[in-house]
Amino acid sequence: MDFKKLLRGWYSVNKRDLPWRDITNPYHIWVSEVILQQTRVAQGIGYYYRFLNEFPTITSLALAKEDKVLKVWQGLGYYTRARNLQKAAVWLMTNSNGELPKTYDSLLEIPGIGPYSAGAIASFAFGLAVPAIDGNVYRIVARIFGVFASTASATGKKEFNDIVYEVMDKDNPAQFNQALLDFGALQCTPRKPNCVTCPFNSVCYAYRNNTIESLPVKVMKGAVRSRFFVYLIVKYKDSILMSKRTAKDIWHSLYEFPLIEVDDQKSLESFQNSTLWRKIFGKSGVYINKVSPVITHKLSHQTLNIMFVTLTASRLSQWAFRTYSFVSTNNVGDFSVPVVIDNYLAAEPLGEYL
DNA sequence: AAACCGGGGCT
DNA sequence: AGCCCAGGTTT
Repeated sequence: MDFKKLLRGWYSVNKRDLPWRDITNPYHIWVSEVILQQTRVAQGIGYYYRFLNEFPTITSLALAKEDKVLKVWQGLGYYTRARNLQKAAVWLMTNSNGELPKTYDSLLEIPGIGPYSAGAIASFAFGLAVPAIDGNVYRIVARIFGVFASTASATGKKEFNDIVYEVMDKDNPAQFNQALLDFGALQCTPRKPNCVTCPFNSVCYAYRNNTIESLPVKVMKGAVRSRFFVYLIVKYKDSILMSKRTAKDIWHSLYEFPLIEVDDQKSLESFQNSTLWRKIFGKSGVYINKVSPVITHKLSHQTLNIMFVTLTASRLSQWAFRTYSFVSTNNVGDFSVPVVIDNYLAAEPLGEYL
């Protein structure tokens, strides 16, 4: 089987037209690859244009405030990606002449660039003959070549890498790697792959052995943790209280409202007995305007059950003044917030009770 | 090696 | 209700 020739033939007919396709600007390719980490192409396209419009060069990204980068990233998830991009841009200015380095190994040292992205940038931008192995490639190789090794193990990774390097088109690694991505996304899909029209169906191990559904071998995922949040939308004069998340937890560096986390669903109702409530309001009274129903917000590894409590306070503790930012209701939109907060604010505008 | 980190679309 | 997406980093 001439793998690269069959793939090239498929690609000549089925190639996707994407904004980051057939470009060589290393910065643009870098941004696209980071955006697309664990992110669907359809979701990433808008962010790609918006990000490069806001930060057209590595220099502009290096000079940007992290909060501004996170605001542009809002809604895309995995926010460490945005912080790493900005951090890396700053690093490149002083250590690499403001440019991405041009070898696979040096790309790997940049925060936010791992084995896949280093291979993608090295091949797409610099034409280096290195594999760029993502979920698509694992799936394609596992099925066609009958590889049952786990993609999570070190030996499995090496096995896949060796096969891809062996079959890849060293004369056009950029086209070869991009063709694999399109082939995985369009033809050899996770479920219901289009084997009938596949150019590899006569040689594909999984097709011939009826193991399409069991390849690649997937690892069992652990139980999803449930958490219970009460967000206090505290109105004080013309402001509301917000703070930046700094703990080693979800949504690091994003902004939020005063948060009471409780142990279970029924404890959501007793937010007025919490320590945080007393620390903010002391013994002074507050007027509760609205208590939202419990909103379920699913992350890949946690299920959040969130209740929003909108209230008006005439007095706050000194601790509250020290701890929170007082944000004019007109400026709340300038802060990067989790999607679940953005959605709630869109549905329940802040001006209503002011 | 396994856990952690978001959000959305598809089935 | 799962699965998985142009994965990387931390534990």
